[in-house]
Amino acid sequence: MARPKPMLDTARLISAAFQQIEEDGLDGLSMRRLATRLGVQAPALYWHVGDKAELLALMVREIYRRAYDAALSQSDWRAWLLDFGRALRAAFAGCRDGARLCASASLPKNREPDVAARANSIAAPLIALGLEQKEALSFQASVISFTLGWASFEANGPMHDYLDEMLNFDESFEAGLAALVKGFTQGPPSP
Amino acid sequence: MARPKPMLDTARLISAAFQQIEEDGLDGLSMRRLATRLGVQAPALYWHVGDKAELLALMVREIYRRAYDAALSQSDWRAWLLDFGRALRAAFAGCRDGARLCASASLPKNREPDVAARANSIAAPLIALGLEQKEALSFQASVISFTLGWASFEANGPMHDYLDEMLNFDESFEAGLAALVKGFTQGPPSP
DNA sequence: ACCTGAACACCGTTCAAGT
DNA sequence: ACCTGAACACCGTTCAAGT
Repeated sequence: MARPKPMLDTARLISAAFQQIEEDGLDGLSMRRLATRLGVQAPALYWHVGDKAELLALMVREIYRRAYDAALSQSDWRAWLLDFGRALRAAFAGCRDGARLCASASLPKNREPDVAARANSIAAPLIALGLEQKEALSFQASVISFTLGWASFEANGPMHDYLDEMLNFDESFEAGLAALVKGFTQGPPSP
Repeated sequence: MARPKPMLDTARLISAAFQQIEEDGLDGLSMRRLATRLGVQAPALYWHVGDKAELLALMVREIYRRAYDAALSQSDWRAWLLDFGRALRAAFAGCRDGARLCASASLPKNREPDVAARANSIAAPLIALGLEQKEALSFQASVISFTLGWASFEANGPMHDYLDEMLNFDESFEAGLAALVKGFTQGPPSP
């Protein structure tokens, strides 16, 4: 006899959580409300996710994944970094409280592949365009930092009101990102 | 007859909150625990502060104030921005969960002095060194964003473990900040 | 394997009441 | 003016028990 299909899985949790955050903001995302939205009791969630922090971490990963997928420029590493920065900003903006979420939550814990492998996979697109691994990681960290910081900054209500009459956020983001990427100096390629 | 002196004031709340955060982290900072630390009942806090968000906002302001006070370079605007970036990073690092706090909390609400006045006071040190107001605000926003983002990034536990074996955080921060500041282009000075 | 019911130890905030 | 006591409407998480 057909045993009942499970109502939940991790992917469903994540997408419902994004909906919830869209409607009520990050502070309105509670495990209990999420459960209600999914037609289930709160403890049921803990079968699919260790705790709330893990859920948030999975959401963060999803946001970064979108940015990586959207950054496709294949011409040179500076163009890729500009592309990636813009895509990341769009990914933050594409989800309510996205920057706050990413700034406060952790990444998902490692399933611990070895160090070199991780580094290579993170830096892969830049290495393919001619950068050394160390430069690739460093530059990418800078672009992520700048973009995450900018998005947090911009999403801060009072701060926004403070500045938006005398600062064009889009223009200044572009200017800052361009300055950053232009300022990177590439070491001599090792033969 | 001597009426009893008040036990609390806003400054005391703030410094106790910093202590609390130092011991238990940002997630361990609750109004109730803060009250206990101050030898008082929780509702008493609400006489001195509107709500928890306002308290956090005041803490954020304090952190930025420290950075401004520490950035003293008077030689030229690029040197000032480098100085300020380093001081801000130190200010974030000087308080447990400092970056998370600043990324997620708002600034204190405006006591609404007019727009031009605010902009001038924010940008003052840079204007004194020869920048136009618009450039000053834009460059400063970029440096703050980069530094805030970097500090969030760096304070993220799993992310840190992810990268610290192949990335020198201090060096890469310096490199990124230098790239950013070097990359800024100054418009023609209006006569 | 997957979910419910009940419970534990907390939260932020309000509000009448005390002094 | 400044604080207490009691209460309201929530939290995240655990755990035995159901199916």
